[in-house]
Amino acid sequence: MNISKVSKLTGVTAKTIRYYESINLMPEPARAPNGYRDYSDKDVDILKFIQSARKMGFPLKDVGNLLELWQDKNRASRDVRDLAKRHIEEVETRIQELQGIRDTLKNLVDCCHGDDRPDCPILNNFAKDT
Amino acid sequence: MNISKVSKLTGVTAKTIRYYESINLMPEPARAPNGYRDYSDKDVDILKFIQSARKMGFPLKDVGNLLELWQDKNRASRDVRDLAKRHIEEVETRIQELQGIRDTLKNLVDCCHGDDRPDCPILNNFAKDT
DNA sequence: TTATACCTTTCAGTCCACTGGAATGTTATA
DNA sequence: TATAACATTCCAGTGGACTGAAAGGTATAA
Repeated sequence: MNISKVSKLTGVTAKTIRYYESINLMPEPARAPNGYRDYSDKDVDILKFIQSARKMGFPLKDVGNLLELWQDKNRASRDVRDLAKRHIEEVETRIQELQGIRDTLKNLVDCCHGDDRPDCPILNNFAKDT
Repeated sequence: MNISKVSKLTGVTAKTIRYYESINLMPEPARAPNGYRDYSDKDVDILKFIQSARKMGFPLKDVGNLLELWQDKNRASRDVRDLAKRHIEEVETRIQELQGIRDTLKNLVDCCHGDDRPDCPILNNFAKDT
């Protein structure tokens, strides 16, 4: 099947599929006699795998590792688990940072009258010498 | 005071201070007779303001707006409040995305035996036809 | 005096994950 | 047959926020 079919099946643009190939994340597909890329069902599965991992927030570098582990029949599932656990920790750290930011901003907004008076606690807070 | 003093006072590198000046986020400071940048206390306050806003996750573009509002004595605090509220919404959306990712990954990790057997639920999930 | 620790400018590079565009070839449809 | 809608390659650009390096001038301490 050609690249636009794969694009439709996976939701990944043709441009991006070629890009993944160029960085050796995707294997080179077969070629039709006219030179067009000719993808197999397995290629589609690989791309879906990449998509899933990307949606989980794994950077492409990690996605590459996960793909290798997926295709390595002798892999230890421990490796994957560890990669996932590290990623969970990063995600949790980020969530906590963002929650702190949100709480601070919410406090500020609650203290800000939000009418046309020019004195604003948000700006005062930013300008505060901390 | 020279740039390294300001850097020490604010925790912003000299490089970054010059960068902020180059994109017109910081005003051009005075110059000493030797050509060195000569910062005032007000400049330091501006930089601290920028830092505070950056720590709250505002992109530089928004920081520029906040700075203008800060320096505009006729500003309506409503404007600032609205900017902050929009930012809170973005932050909350991102938190929810990350929480979803974390929960999914945690489920996967909990289901993954993590020993040396080669069957891994995490990879199976990624490979799943969804 | 010499070393080193600053300061200056300008331009270019980094990271990440794409995305755009030009120039050209191929296939499908009216 | 014309034309649109695909496909190909290759190179360059985007965005956001810096960071590095080169090539020089200046100040401070031993």
